[in-house]
Amino acid sequence: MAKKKNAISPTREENYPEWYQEVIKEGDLAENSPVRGCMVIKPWGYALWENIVKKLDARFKEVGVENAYFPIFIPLELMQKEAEHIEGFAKECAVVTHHRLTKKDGKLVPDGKLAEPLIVRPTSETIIGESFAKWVSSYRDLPILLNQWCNIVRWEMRTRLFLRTSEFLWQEGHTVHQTRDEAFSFTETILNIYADVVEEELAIPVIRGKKSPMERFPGAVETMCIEAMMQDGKALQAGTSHFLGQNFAKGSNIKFQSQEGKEEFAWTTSWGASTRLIGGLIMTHSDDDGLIIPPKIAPKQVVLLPIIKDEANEQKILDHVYSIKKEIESKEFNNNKISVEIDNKEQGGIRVWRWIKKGIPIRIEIGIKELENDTLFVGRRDNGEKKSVKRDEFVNNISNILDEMQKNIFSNALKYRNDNIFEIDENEEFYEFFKSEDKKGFTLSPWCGSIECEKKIQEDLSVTIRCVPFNDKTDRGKCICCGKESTTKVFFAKSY
RNA sequence: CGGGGCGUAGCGCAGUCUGGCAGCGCGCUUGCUUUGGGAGCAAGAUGUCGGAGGUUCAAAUCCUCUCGCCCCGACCA
Repeated sequence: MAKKKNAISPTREENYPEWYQEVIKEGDLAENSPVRGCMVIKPWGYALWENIVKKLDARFKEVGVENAYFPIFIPLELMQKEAEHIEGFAKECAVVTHHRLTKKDGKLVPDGKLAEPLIVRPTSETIIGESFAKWVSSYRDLPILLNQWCNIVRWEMRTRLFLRTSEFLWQEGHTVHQTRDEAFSFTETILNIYADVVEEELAIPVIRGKKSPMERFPGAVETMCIEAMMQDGKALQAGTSHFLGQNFAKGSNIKFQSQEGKEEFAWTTSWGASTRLIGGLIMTHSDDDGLIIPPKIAPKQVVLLPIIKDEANEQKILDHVYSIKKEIESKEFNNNKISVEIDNKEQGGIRVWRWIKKGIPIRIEIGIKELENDTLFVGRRDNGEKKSVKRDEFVNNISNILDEMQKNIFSNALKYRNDNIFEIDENEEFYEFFKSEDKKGFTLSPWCGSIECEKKIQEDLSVTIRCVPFNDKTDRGKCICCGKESTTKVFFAKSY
């Protein structure tokens, strides 16, 4: 039987969206559920989320954020307080109207109509704001720095596993401050945490910046974001941090008495990152053989595959494999014990391929040869390298190898991204770039700052301003759309 | 909400036009042989043909109603 060229069909080249679905399926991460637009996250996928949670949560706590929990339901009346905010979400709200099921003609039907409908939270600014209003009365009560890990529901028209599902898992942080500057700088602090975790742990390079008015969170004064480039050149918003000014404080009536005895509205922020990060992880690193997981975020770093050809040696080999597991687990990587799995469920190539598709960083095959020569047959997922190595040398060096893999995966992604960012200053070239089938990536182009130009480009090309980068050098130029003098260059791209 | 398509075994599908035993591939189970990058042979198990009603000796197939899902648009972390 001829060996297939790639484990994943179609390839990225052939059909990127289908490739993405296949990687998730073959990698055993998640699948569609009986509920429209909602996914079942399988253990291998959920373990990725658990690691993301662990990393982010620790970083939030370092800056004084505490976890809390608020209800999944929001009374309609509360929702109405923030006019602009709710308008942004109204179209995607799930609404609960009944509280009971009754059997009628053998069928369960909703019964017990609620006097006031409940909204399933699409985000929790309003209900958390309600509590904040109660909790804040003096400047001594501030700041309040809260976060909750939860699920939310946004009834999207079209869904894709991890990238956009009707229900998804995330964290939402909500903070209240005395001053504008403190709130603004906290918004930045959180954005930097997102950027650090995503780059250092998930190995996804990101661009930090602020959103244009059209892309801003409904009701926010400023939305800061991190944007990543996927392997099809599209942008993925990987995390957002909003400076809400006093808008929500006014809506929810969050007031405090200052040191001078004056009554003032507080300044609030909110910020979130979701299971979408897993989608970004997949689309940044994986190849035509499936998932590639950076070691720092991998559920397990190593899988041991006993090669048993002869039953007479089975126990001997297994004992050896178990002792190697212990040896490797005694080593640390990224401040944690290295995690090792033994897969002895079956033999042969199918087992090897399964782990390739699951993206485990290191595979080690151990058979009688390895036992006798005191070697290991090691396969690396990041570069496809496979070779026989001395056991001691490898085990003692494994942390460094994982570290090198982490860096390698990041630098590959960084190179890909940088190779696909183009500075384009001319309107014609800009249009040609985004209309062309075989060109992909971001452009860095001058923009005059008007919503009209932003809208026109979106209508003409389905291209949006991903962000106004912070490290902008205020290049002079002529707006890519209207030709007027502009002070900034911004990133344009098609996006998820 | 507009335009298109599909519901048949766990998954992917054929069969529907022209009514006549419920099928194929993959997967799964068992056994033997294999085994260092996707194994082979043999024997099995698995169905409310989306649902309801109708026509007929006979319905996956024809008719009526209904439910659900997918794709393309508008909307979006």
